[in-house]
Amino acid sequence: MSHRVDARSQLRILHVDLDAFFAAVEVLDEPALAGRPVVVGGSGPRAVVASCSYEARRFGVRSAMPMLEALRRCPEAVHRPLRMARYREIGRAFLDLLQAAAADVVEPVGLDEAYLDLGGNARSDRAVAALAQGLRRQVATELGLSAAVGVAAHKHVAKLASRAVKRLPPVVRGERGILVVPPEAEADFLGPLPLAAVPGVGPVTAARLAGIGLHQVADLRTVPRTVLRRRLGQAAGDRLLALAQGQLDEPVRASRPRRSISKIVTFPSDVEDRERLRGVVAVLAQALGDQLADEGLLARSVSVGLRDPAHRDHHRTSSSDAVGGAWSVGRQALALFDRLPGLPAVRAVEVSVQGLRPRNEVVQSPTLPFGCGDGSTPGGVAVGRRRPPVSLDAVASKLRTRFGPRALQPASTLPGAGARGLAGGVVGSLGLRED
DNA sequence: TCTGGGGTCCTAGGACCC
DNA sequence: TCTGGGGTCCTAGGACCC
Repeated sequence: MSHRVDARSQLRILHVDLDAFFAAVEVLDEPALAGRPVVVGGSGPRAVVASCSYEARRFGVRSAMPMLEALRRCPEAVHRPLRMARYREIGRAFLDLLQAAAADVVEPVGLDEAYLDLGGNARSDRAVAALAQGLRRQVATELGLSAAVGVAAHKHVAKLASRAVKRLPPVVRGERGILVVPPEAEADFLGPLPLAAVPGVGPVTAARLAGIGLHQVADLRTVPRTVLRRRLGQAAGDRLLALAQGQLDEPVRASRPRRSISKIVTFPSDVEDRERLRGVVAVLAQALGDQLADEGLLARSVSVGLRDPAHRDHHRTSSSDAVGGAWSVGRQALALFDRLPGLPAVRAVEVSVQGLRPRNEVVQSPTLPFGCGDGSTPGGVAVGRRRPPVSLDAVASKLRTRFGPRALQPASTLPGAGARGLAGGVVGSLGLRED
């Protein structure tokens, strides 16, 4: 149907996806693991598999599977804990490599995938395929990792193409680590795919669609827009219809600044004691506040969430001019916690901040109430003063830097104040020092 | 086989303003 | 006094992704 008007390829989008990333990094750093089933993840009763090698997958192990189940299916698996700092390091090198390629835009997704839009650099189909092969080779030789690459005219098709490659075990795959789906083949490629395989369609949406007899992408082509909108909401309905009609053209976007930061702890078993929960909120808020301060960020709002045993989340949010350090985040988080409804049992606790801005773009700063500023305006403006007000967060941060992370913390987190030492356990699980 | 931690985006209702 | 429509912000809840 579409006639080429020039030699420039319509195959502008590449999706590059590293294989079994965390597990592959473990093998890279410990070559004796090569060829063995490797599972990476936590070890508590509620831990899940974050990544697993192809050898482990042969036993039916999958990522997001409970770790205990994975080890039951594959008792000889080598279990390694997560080393996020190391994965971030390799992920950074991966991104650097991609950004050095001839792409207009690179959009990272997590640590181990990215979309490339070649834009005006897409010369011909043959040249694009060669570029994709070159990237794959580079990833192998420079990083020691294996990647799958999908190439298409549209983002979602490139993603589905790389996923199709990944379904083949590396042994079978051989050199064919790339799948190119030309525009004229898109409809045939997408049509028979189960809707649950479409990026953006999860279990809930797939079930809603199955409820009206829709199972494959092709089934959507004749469904009225109003039906999809009513079933899925406007955005999701319109997007899926566009996808089915070959008109979905989402842009590859360069990475943007983070919009939120969160800290979550899941308990090994559900917790009923509200004082204990309060202590955990305080510790998480403190860690979050410290991270904001470390990164030179201020947030506009704070949220506290509780997950109940049925995995439903309950949260409360409050907005303000700016919160930055452990003190102000902690105070707001505890006030929010007190507004949350009492739950019979809690599975997980989360504290998060949204609306992030660099600290130096914001003039407001909470001040000590006793005259370190000029005292005239609590939370007064810090510009134009002869002596800048001292913020409680800055004082708290200094004290903890000098005397350790537990030198100053909310009383509610102290043993004997109701938290009964639990805060210490959370401090440990956040990777903070406990001295 | 009962499901981690860290994110993004969407929806819906209410407040408030023009 | 009653009516309208639109825009924006805030909050709570959810779906989805790696």
